[in-house]
Amino acid sequence: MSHPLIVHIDKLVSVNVDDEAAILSFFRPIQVSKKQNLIEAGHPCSTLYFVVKGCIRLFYLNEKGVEQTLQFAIENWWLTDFMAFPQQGITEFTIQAVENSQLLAIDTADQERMLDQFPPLERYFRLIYQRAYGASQVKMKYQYDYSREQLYHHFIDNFPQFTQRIPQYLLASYLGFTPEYLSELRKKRS
Amino acid sequence: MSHPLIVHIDKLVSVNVDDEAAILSFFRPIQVSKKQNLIEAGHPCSTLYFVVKGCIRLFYLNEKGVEQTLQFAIENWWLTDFMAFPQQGITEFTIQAVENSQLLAIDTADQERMLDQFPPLERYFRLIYQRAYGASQVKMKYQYDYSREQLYHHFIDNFPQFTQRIPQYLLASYLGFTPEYLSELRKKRS
DNA sequence: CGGATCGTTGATCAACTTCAACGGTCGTGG
DNA sequence: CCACGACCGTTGAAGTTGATCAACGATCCG
Repeated sequence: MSHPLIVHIDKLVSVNVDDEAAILSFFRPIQVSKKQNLIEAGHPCSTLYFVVKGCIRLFYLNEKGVEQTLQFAIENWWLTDFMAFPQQGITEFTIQAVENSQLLAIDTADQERMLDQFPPLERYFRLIYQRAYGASQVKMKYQYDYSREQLYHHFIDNFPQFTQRIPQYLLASYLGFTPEYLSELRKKRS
Repeated sequence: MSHPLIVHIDKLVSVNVDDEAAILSFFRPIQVSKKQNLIEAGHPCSTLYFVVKGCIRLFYLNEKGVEQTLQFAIENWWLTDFMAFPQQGITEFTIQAVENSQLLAIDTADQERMLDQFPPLERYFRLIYQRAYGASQVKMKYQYDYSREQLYHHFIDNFPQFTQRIPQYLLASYLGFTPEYLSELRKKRS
């Protein structure tokens, strides 16, 4: 039984079985509990996370002090501030655990070293980012197109099980509106 | 004097000078004139474009028949429907020239062959997508955070020269509001 | 010169926010 | 095991933002 990360990599590229342990050795396993911060706004961001089990989110505080959630990451997703991470720049985002979670963490320099040592992983990450970028194009489409109300229905229809997993105010924060309005929408539909 | 694509690749990875011509040979040079479509919604998307000179955009028609522009690409940017392109799937997007433009085009299968033949390009595209994904995180942040009016000011302050380059209704379409409202904002500021 | 395309203006209207207040529930310490 | 407090969700009133519609200039290109 391979590690979930290896299983995931194997779906996209083929790596030598002998290399698996060496690849995993670049990562630090991390346990975080609910509400714990991994990366904080205003600090350098030099870590990329892979979610083995659980759920984390990326958000920032807008000028009114309201948390805006931009992304969730669940099992088999990668998350960091991808703008800041490559140069270890200061991030405006905070990454926080939504549930108690098991993660793998890798720092900028270690990722570079790992990629040098295992070139097939360049391809793996190319495919991961390509897919992620494609998904963000689609998400952008919904943001333009749908009213807040439509965004809500689209979300709960497409991710009914995930909707159960997170508190309502986080969903509101992700969809970009107020918990009060979400409350109204729930009443409307039921 | 190298081709603009080679110059761009060289900024991120080092390729053998002897390979440059071979790499370029995977691409078709294309000339498009203003308003010409490259990819159309409802058709398979199997081409990735690199802008040598000019400007193209990606948009879709929403259910009311209004064009929503999601992205512009100018010199040295790559553009396609990144969700559909890898599997040559049907796209919901149209890619159209904003100005008369010179492009390089490459199809899914050719890109795969090229990447097999020149592994450093895996790294190049990994970096390109990583950066593009990072940029889309930042764009998403603005979409959540700013009012339409703030989006407008943010855009013209950051891209004054580009604002001159495109008609007003395209800017409105990109920022996600009506040309009428844009008109009102212009009046307000001046 | 003529027609299409683009930008402007103003009136009306809907979607969503803001603010304030209240009720329920969960978990932690006594 | 109970009680308290913090946190979360709900409700309703009033206020904004930005859309819609219709009509009218301006400009550009053939």
